[in-house]
Amino acid sequence: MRSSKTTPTLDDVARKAGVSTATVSRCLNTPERVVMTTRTRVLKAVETLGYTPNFGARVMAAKRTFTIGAIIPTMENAIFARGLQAFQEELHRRGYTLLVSSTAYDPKIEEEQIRALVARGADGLLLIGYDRDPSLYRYLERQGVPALIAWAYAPEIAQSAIGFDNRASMTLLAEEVLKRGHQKIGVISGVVKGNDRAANRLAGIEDALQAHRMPLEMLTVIETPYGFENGEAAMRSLMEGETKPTVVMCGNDVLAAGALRGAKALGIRVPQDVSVTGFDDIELARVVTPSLTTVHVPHREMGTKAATALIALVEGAEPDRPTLLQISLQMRESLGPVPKV
Amino acid sequence: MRSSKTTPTLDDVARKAGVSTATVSRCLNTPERVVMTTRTRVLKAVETLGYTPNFGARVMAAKRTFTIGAIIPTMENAIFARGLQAFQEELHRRGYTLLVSSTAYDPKIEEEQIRALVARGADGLLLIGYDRDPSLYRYLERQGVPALIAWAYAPEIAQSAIGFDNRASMTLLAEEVLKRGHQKIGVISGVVKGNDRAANRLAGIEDALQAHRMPLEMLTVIETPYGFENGEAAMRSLMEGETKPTVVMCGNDVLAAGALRGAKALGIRVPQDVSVTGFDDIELARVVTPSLTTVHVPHREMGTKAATALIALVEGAEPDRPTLLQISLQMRESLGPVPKV
DNA sequence: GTGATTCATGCAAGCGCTTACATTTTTATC
DNA sequence: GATAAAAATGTAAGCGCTTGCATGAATCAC
Repeated sequence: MRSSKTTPTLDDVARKAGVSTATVSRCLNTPERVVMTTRTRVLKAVETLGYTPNFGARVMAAKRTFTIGAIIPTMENAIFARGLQAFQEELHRRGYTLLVSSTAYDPKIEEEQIRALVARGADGLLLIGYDRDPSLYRYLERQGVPALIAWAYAPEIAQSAIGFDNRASMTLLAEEVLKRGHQKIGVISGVVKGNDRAANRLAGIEDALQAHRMPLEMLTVIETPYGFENGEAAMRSLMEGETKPTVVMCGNDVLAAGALRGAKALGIRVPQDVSVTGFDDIELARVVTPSLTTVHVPHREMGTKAATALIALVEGAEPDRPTLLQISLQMRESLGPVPKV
Repeated sequence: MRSSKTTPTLDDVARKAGVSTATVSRCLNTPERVVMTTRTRVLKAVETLGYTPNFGARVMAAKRTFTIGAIIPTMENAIFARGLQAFQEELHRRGYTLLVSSTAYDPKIEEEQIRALVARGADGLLLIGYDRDPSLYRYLERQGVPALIAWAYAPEIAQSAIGFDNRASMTLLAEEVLKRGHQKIGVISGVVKGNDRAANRLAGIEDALQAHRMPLEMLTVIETPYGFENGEAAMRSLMEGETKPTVVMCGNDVLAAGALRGAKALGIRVPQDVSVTGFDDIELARVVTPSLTTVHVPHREMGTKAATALIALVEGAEPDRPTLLQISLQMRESLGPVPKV
C-alpha cells in the first residue's frame, strides 16, 4: 500500500518547472529535443521533487518496457546461474533490465510465471528447454511477446532457440564410458516428463548402446528430481541393488555430486570401485573429490548469445533458425576403467 | 515490438460478451459480485479471445501489483538460493509473484535495480544487508514501497529486518577455533566495503581475539570478492606467505571450498596440516572433502518469515523491530586441532 | 399488490504518461 | 527589417483498466 503522501507525477514536475508535461516527458526521453536552459530547469525540478516516472503509465503509453523476463526451473543450484549472469550482463549493456523467476520444475507454475511476466509488460522472454504445452507458444505469439529457448537444441524446434544438443552430448560421454569397458551402467536421470533436457540426456545414453549393438538391459535407470540429496539416495539404491553397476552416469552435476557422497557413505571408492559422471560442468564438478568427469557446457557463451538474439527479436528481427553450440567432454578423476573382478 | 494484430482488451471482451467493461473487470477481480450466468458468458469470451489483462493499465488504475521484488548480490552461488526459494514459496501461497534481480555486488547496479523494480510497480522489496546509501531508503520511503532487509541483523538497523547476527556468529565459530589451540589465523574475507555481512563476519573474528586478550597480529587477512577461484587463490597466497596460518577462516562456504581446493593443489592436508572453516552451510559444505565446519544459517526459516513480514508491511502493517534468527555451529571434518610442530 | 431493500449492471471519470499535431519562438536569408 | 524555415514548446487525445455512483431489476415483508 503506497503511502498517502502521493508520489510526484509528471504534472507536478511540469508545474514546478513552469512547462508542459510534454516538455518534461521529452526531457526524460529525448533530451536532445529540448533546449538546454529548459532542460536544466526541468531536471532540477525532477531532482528536488524526487520524481520517478510511473512505469505502468509509461508502458501503457509507449508500449515498451526494456524489460526481459527469464523463467528458469530453479535457482537452488548453479546450473543456470552462470549463463544467466552472462545473459544479464549483456542485457544490461544494451539498456535492458532482467527479471528472473523460477518454477521449481513445475509446468503449472511455469505457465503462471510466463503469464505474470507478459502481463507485467516484458518485451521478451527467455525460456529453458522447449517441452511445454503448445498453447503457451500460441499465447505468446498472440501477445506478440517473442520468446527465446535456451539450454536445448533440436532441429525440430519451431521457436527461436540457442543451446546445445543434450542427446548427442550424452552419447559422446557414453562412448567414453563404453570405451573403458563398462558393461553395467547405472543411470541417475532427472525426471523426464516435461523436461526435454533430462529426456534427451537419457536417450543419448541409449543411443550409444544401440550404436554398439549392446542391449539396453545393461542400463539400470533411476529417475529422480534434480537435487543433491536425491542423487545420494539414488546412488545408495543403485549400489545396494542386484546388479551393481560399475559406472553411474548422472543427468547433471548436482546429482553426480550427490552420488559421489552416497558412494563415500557406503565406503565405495570412486573411481576404483565405481565410476561416476555428471553433466553441465558447473563449479561443483571441480570442487568435489574426486573431481567429476562431465560434459562441459559453454554457459557464458550461451547467455551472451541468448541476450543478443532475444534483443534482436524484441526489436523486430525475423526469428533465426535454432543455434547449436558446441560442448566438450571434460575428463577428470571420477571416470576410470571398469574395475577388475 | 508487439505484433500488429493487437491483443484483445477489456473492451473487446465486453463487446463480445455483450456487457460493459465494468462487469468484465468485476468478473476478473470480484467474481462474487457478478451473477453466475453473466460470469460464465464473460469468462467464455475471455477464453475464446485469449484475453490477458494489461498489467500497466491495471496498476495505474488499482495501485497494486501483487508483485514483490528481491534484489540479491548474486545468483552465481547458492548462498541466497535456498532462502529465496522458501521466500518465493510463501509468496506464491499468498498470491504474490516474485521477481528477482541481481547486482553482482555492485552498489550502482543495485540502485538501478531497486529503481527498476519500484518503477515496475513492485509492492514491496526484499533487500540483502543494510549497508547502502541512505538516500535509497529515503527514495523508497517517498515512493511508499516498503523494503525488508534480510540476511543481516543489527540492533541499530532502522528498517524492518530479519536475519542473523553475522558478527556474533563468527565470534562463536572463532571461539571454537581458538579452543583448538590455533594461534596463527588466516582469514579469507569477502570485500568489506558496502557489504555489512562480510564486514561483520570479519569483525566477529577480531572480537573473539579481543575477548581473549590476544593480539590482532595473529590474523592475516585477505580480502577478495566472493568466488570459488578467489578462495583458491587466496589460500595459495596465504600458505605461501611468511606466517603460514594453522587455520583459515573464510567469509563464506564458497571461498572455503576454494580454499580447500587450493590446499589440495598445494599438497596440504586438511585438517591435519591446516584447518578451514566456512559460513552459510550451503549444500556445498557437505559435498566437499573434507566436509566443511561452518555456521549454519536457517535459510528456509528466514525466507518464509521474510515473506510473511514483507506481505504484512505491504498490506499496511506497522514496521516491526528487526527480528533475530538463531544460527548454530555445524562442526564437520575441516576443523581440527592445531597441528603439532 | 405496494413500497422498501438488496443485488446486478452500466456510466464515466480518472490513473500518469507519450506523442501527433498545432502553435509559438528562434534563427537564417536576402 | 521582412519572410521563410527550423526549432522549441504546448495542447489534447488516447493507452486499458478500476471503481464510485447511478440506474434498473429482482426480492422481500406485509
